[in-house]
Amino acid sequence: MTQRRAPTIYEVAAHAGVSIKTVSRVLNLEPNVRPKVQERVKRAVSELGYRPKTSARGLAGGRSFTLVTFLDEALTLDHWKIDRSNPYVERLQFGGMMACREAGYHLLFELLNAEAENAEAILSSTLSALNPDGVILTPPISDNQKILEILVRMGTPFARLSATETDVACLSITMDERAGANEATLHLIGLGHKRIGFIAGTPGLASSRARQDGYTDAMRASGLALDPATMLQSDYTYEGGKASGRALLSLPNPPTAIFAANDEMALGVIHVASELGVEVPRDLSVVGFDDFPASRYSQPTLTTVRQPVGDMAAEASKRLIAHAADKTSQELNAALAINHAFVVRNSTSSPKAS
Amino acid sequence: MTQRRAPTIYEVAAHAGVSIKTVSRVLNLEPNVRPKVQERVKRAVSELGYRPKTSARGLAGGRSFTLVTFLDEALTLDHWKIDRSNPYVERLQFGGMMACREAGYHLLFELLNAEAENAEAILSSTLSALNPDGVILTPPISDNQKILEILVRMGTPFARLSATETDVACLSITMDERAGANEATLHLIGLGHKRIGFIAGTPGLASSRARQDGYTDAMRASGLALDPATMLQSDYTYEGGKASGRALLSLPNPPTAIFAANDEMALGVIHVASELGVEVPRDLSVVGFDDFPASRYSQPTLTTVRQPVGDMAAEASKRLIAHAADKTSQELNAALAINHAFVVRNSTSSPKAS
DNA sequence: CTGAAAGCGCTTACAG
DNA sequence: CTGAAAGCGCTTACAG
Repeated sequence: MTQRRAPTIYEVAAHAGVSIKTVSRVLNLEPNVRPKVQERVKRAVSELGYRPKTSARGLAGGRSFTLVTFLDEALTLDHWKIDRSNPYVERLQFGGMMACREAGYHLLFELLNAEAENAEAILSSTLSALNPDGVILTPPISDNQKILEILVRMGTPFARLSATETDVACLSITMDERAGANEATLHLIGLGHKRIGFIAGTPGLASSRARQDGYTDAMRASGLALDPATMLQSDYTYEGGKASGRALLSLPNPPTAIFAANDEMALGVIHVASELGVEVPRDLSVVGFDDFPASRYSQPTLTTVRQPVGDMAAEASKRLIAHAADKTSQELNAALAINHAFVVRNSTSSPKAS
Repeated sequence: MTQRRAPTIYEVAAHAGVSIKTVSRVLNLEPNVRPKVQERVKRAVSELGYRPKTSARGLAGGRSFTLVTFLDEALTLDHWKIDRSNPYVERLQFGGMMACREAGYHLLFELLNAEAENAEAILSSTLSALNPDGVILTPPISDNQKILEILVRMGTPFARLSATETDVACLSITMDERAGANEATLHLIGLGHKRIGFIAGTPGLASSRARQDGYTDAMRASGLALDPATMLQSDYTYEGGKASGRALLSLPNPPTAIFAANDEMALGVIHVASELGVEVPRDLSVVGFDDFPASRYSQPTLTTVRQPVGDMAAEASKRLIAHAADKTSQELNAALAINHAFVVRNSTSSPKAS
């Protein structure tokens, strides 16, 4: 069996009776090729099963047809070590991949420790090795000024996902987390709840702050008291949620509803409620945030705010790719908020008449 | 602010006072460079922050430092559409990525419809565009003869994950699913169960067959009857698990334990049991397979067989990379079974004395 | 509308 | 142990 070597542009050109430059034109959808010639080239391409080699295109043209997503190293390794599912990465991967494949692009993932002393050297070395047409920054890297500067200096187009400080003129893609949290809280208030506990996420993370702001917005707007005793600081983990849930339910006058800043903590609250004989949603309503996959398998299933990470990654990819194809486009100077959804499942209901 | 262009091998050579070939030697760990010269080159490399460009290396040397993983298109899109978490892909991604990054490699994901008429054209065109140093095949693609032949013909090294028919001399990486299922069933038998129901996965999938075989092995070896009434065919989905669970629990003489061929179905069984007032594990023991992330958040948490997908991907990557570095190695002629684990959680216990 | 030439930044094969 | 030359397969910039 002979090993079939992949055809080159020279073979296509010979087959079609034109120069390689004309083949290149057809492949890259450049103008100024007669329809008939175009037709001949296309036939040659498909008869030979030709596909331009990515590395040759990259070397000659400076376009690598590659986008790289930077993930926070510590966060990612932590998730991986305890083998907790990280739906964030998964949605990123699929949303980005689907947008990329339509355009013949590829999505690469890199771990980056933005706090390391040599972060700058590592980043620029990665960029010069891969020469990506664009970079997608995930939190908390998307708010790291040092990283942003390096990218600007190297001239690499980038998109920031869920960034909070969007001063620079660049592409920033978010969902309105504050609005989502506001909606979640109003849902509980609408059901008739008045004592609504809140469990915050990891201190310092922008998402936790935004979700807390949304909660307080809704409480204030509805004229409900913000009781510090029912607002607990936690850490976005299942165990943290259990601890905070236990604390909240042990209060002399416990809340009738709890809004946790992410699903993992909300699931912990549901678990601890069941241990304490508190029935959800009859005795306690629970709302989460993220639409974590496990939230569909919990008992009861969890009412939550759906973070459109896949759509965010797809939008980032599309704009980065459009920019690579046409540098004059303004695709990269925008702050977009992708629509989120509020998903009502079975963990919320009106409070017991008492 | 001037845009810093990435340095080339010429600049490093000039800086170190040697030829570019010597720089290349040091970079590729080739022999025959004096220690002093080596030292000088290394210093120049780090002072200039030099990293060879992947596309130039790929074009000149025929090594792309890239591995591509092919995912079944329909399966993946289905999971994505309903936004079910697919821990398989996630573990693949991380296990592979960690192994790749140590070696300066990158992992790409591609969707492939192996049943399409033009599957061959698509595959070979993808391969000639990317020119990967190796390919990782996931099920059911890893058992697709047509695809295997194309890979052999194109001379692309590949690893098959969870393949069942391992006739060809190639790299095949599995876990012993039959042994895992056997272990799960013996666990239930060891607890004292005698009527143990089984819920099979999607018909035709090799994994479902292997898991069923493991179940029947254990039942037979223990002298227990295989009752067709308690062995149901399902489809690996949560809804399928609920339906089968309901059917089994409605039997005149229902089983005291159920082994479902994956976690998603097992979670469905737990859910339906709770609806029917059957308490798990007091009235019914449930075992799953895969160690799906949601299995840690269920009530009760699920006893299951852990499929070491991350380790499998890591092993595949390492061997493919080793082979790319040294074609004479025998890394690619092996059938490996990666160790799995049996994870006992809270969904199993001894049957009620009756 | 089309093509000949040069060059992207490396590695290969060869010479010394 | 080291280097000069050629070439990988494309795109760019230019000429006609």
